[in-house]
Amino acid sequence: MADFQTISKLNPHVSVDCVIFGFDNNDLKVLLIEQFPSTNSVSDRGSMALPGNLIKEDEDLDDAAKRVLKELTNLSDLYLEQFATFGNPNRLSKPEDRRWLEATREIPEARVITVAYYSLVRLERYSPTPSGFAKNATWVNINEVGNLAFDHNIILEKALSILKKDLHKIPAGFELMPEKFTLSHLQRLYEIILNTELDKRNFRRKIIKSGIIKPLKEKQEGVNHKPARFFRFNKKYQEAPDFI
Amino acid sequence: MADFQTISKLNPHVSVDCVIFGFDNNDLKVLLIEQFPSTNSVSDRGSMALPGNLIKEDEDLDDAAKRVLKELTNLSDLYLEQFATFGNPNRLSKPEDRRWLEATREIPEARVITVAYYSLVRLERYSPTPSGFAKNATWVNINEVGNLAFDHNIILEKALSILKKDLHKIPAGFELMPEKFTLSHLQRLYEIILNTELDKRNFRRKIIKSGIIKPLKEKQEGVNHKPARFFRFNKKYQEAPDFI
DNA sequence: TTTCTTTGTGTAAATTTTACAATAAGTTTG
DNA sequence: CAAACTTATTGTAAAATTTACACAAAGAAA
Repeated sequence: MADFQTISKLNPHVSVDCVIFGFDNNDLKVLLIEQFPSTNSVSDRGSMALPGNLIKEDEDLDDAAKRVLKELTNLSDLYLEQFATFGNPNRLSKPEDRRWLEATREIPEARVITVAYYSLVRLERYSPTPSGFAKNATWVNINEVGNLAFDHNIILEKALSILKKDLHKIPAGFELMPEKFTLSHLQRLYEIILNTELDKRNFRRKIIKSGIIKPLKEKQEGVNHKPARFFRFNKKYQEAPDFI
Repeated sequence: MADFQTISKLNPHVSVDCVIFGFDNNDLKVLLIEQFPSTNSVSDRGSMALPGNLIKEDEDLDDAAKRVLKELTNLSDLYLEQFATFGNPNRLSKPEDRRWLEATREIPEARVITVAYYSLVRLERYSPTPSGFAKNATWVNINEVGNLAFDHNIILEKALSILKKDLHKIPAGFELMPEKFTLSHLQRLYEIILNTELDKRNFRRKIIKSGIIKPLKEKQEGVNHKPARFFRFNKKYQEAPDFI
């Protein structure tokens, strides 16, 4: 058992954490789990956290991220992009985190290095349901995220800044918009994620010129204003061009 | 000892690898080590590899990268940027790599996940000298890199593509150019790293307008052509603007 | 029919990008 | 000493892109 200790210290554990951003036409949200509390008192609230867990023996990192996300939230079939690795030796040292680790992990004192992934999805397409050590799994508005477990606030911030920077090269539209959509709807996507306002005329000119979308004959129905034309993405584009 | 095995398998080891690019006015090079061969035969050549090694207990990743680089090549005082983590379960499975690990590591069968860092420096400022398990530490032209140990060719490729993408935001000039330099000299830096030709007039206009550099009174001496004016970087800029 | 709401559209000015070639200042050579 | 050589230095016109900005149109609701 002395060996056990020594080795567990020498070898850090490795985990993956997933930052899943969800766009719901009006807000940018992030998928968080509530961990089961480490005490037995019924009234206790567990910490909110990004879905994440230790990787398995001989498991590829990308596979681990998919598996962990599925095990905790039942989400699958989404593309996860690795964006950073966090290994501060004190990243698990908050008292409440320590308690949770002691109640949950086989070797709670082990250091954990985590490889972080992110994704951006259309919220309606994915309905998380909690499982494993997740008591809840919910979409939380990006502006209403409170204190998260471990260093997850730091991880989330970094993910958000990378999302903004790389938005233009995410094959975003394909996943994030319904089959048919209006230009205002698409503009809202960009405005919400980038957290800025864009000029309507300039946005339209630019995106139409890019060729990424195609106008349809159809228009909106049953709206109390001039109905907007629907568009769809041009299938031949795999990547969004640099249009914002 | 059974425990020992089990745990070493469950807990992957974690290493850092450093991709140090060196600019020497005419070429882009990368710092490689030759590992001591795993056999005792004097004639054997060790594999070429990026400098890298396991992290220590309770050592921060960034600190580990600095330490490992120093231990193997005696380079210090350079900024290392983390860019990706590689964890393919088979990344150490080539026979020659296995032999080296068995001759070198305490737990050679352990899986290793590596966090990769890169940097870009002016080559003349750094004179690597090998130590630790490095038999040699040398600058190798980026076009003359052969087969490297482990998955280091993959790591190098990724580092190079990220270097090109992020060149514009590296406080490059400050580190990469001598105190005084000519515009042609600076242009060469960009051309070599980006591996393209740039228009002289356009390059000059753009970089002068950016304000990042200041002309000096001094000119070249002893060259067999019209002497060029020297410039220096404007200290108030910490970051290169988007000028290429 | 009036009001309300969102759609849809054009243009001029400013800025940036791109392509392109001749003269200047020295050194070397004959 | 003149000619040849080498690299430095400079400008401009055309094209493309960006930016700022306002009003008429289509339908639903009142």
